[in-house]
Amino acid sequence: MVNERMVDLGFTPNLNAQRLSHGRTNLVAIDFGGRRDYLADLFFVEIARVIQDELDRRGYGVLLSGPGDVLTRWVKPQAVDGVILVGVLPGGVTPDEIAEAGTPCAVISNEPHGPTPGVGSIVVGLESGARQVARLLADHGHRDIAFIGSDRPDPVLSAFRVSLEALGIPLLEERVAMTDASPRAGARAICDLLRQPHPPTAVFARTDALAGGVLRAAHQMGLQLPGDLSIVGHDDVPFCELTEPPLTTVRIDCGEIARLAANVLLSLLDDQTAAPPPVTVETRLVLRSSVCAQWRISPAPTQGRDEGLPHRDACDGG
Amino acid sequence: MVNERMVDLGFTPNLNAQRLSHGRTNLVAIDFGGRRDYLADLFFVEIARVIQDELDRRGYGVLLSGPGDVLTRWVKPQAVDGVILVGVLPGGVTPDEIAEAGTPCAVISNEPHGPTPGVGSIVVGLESGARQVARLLADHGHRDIAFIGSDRPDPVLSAFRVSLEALGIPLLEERVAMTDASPRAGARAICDLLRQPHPPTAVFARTDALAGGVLRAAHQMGLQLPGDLSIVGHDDVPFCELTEPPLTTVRIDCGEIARLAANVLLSLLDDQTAAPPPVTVETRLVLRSSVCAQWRISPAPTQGRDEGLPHRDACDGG
DNA sequence: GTGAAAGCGCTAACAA
DNA sequence: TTGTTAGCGCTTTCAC
Repeated sequence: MVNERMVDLGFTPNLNAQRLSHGRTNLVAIDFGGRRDYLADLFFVEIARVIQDELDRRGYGVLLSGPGDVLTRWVKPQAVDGVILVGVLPGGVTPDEIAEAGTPCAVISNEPHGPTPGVGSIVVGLESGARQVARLLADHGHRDIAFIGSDRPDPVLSAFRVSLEALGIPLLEERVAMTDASPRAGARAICDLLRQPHPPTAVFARTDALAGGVLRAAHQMGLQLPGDLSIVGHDDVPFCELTEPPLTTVRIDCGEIARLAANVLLSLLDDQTAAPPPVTVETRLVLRSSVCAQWRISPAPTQGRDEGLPHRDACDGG
Repeated sequence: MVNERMVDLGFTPNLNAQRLSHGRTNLVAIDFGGRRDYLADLFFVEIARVIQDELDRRGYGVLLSGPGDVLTRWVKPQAVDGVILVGVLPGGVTPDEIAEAGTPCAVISNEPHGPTPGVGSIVVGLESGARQVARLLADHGHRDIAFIGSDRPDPVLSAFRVSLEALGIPLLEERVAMTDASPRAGARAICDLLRQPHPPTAVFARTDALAGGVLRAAHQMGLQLPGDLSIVGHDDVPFCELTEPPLTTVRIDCGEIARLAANVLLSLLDDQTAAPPPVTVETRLVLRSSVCAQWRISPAPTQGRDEGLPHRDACDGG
């Protein structure tokens, strides 16, 4: 009765007092591990947005945890009720540490965590997409295949290699290039790869940013795409449908991943003792136009296709 | 002495109690106004990241305010010490409302706010870039120029039109297309534009996403770029250097903008009564390869260039 | 229904 | 330096 009046008169309770007395903050920290992945950022927007949406609806606020340590900055001081860890970096906080501190935690990563009480694990099934790429390239007659990546170890590379080998196609060590994650690095890598005596007819780039660089370099060299070189990316960032040709790539369903993460956390928030099993979201191939059939008969290893490539010097440009 | 022992023993003070007693939260809300601008998202990542960096360094946490009302959700309940408003949407909260509620506020928007005590205003000077585009196209001999946008009123469009007219080039009403913000819409718009009896030789797309659609459509129509059509985008999102040809566009320096916003807020946090003058960050042209000289003599209005365009039907594709 | 009182964990002011 | 006490503004409990 009296309370209703107060509300009507525009009274707003002090959240901090509420939190202190009630013992819960209705705040969740989201920790991106201080990564700065160039275009992969697009993931994070999507993930942050969906998580924010989902949690906001249930009355939770979202705190952007900085590059510092979530544990000491937010968890220990009891400033948040839960944490979402996006990716687990070597040397960073582990979900178990957070859960042990009494705060539920959802992790998004490449590998399953738990089941452990208080931690929910969303696994990005990177292998499926990689397998599909292997099959796609094999089905299109490619035998000389390259890979451009930037991390070791990389589950995508492993799955790609294994799948290729299962199809009777070796992924030669000189055809896997490891660089940094920038488009420029991708451009340089493909140039080196094509300069080899026995150049690849198809390349799988670990990220779309890298693939973008490959595309750029290929155009500068005057190659016909995808005729002279088939290209597959990874991540399916929005610009993939705008490249020339539109990029065939592997899609990571960030929306789904974020939704699942938010929801395990929410359930953990209701019941701290629950130990939900890991949930996997598989990546999958998205077909566009940057891959085509390769019917050329492989030349003898000694003579290569090398002299056929125009504008070799474009490689050092950018 | 005793205190030191507590710290050593791993004691962490309860933030909520601290906040209640100390009267400050060391939290800042950042409000993106619930926008979902497709690729323009890239801005937000950059802005969020820089703001987070800058504030974190000074001991402030960053709260992602959701699509709801910052005022009632965070400001009134005294859950944050300050607010950063990114863009001011019609019908949304105004910086003055927030300042009047006793919470300092920094705004990033197209137009100056204040000076008002408690609000800092960072202005994105959209006109400069637009002017530079007008001059660029004029200098390259273009006289038949189109614009593809998605908002009205749009300071970019106004400045572009005025600058063009000052150079003796009218921006005909039938050459400005208003659509939604997707690349697909851009593709459709350019198709319509090129179908006109007297088609443009250059087009200024209000966003890079739109420009991406234009690029796509142009390729599908078999146009030579930039020979047959010069294209300028706006925003300079990272993929601009990966398109074919790389996109000439207008750069918005998000990092600088965010840094300034964070810093006015910080100074306002120290002195609530300050009324700093608005600060403008000008946009500027970034030259790449999607614009070239136009030496073709304008044909008589009645005959047009229409029949010269191959693959007209590509327009409805995607 | 309403009012009074204790306590959430800290800070700040004062006394020892 | 250290101990004590009174709030900060709410929730919860227990009377009335």
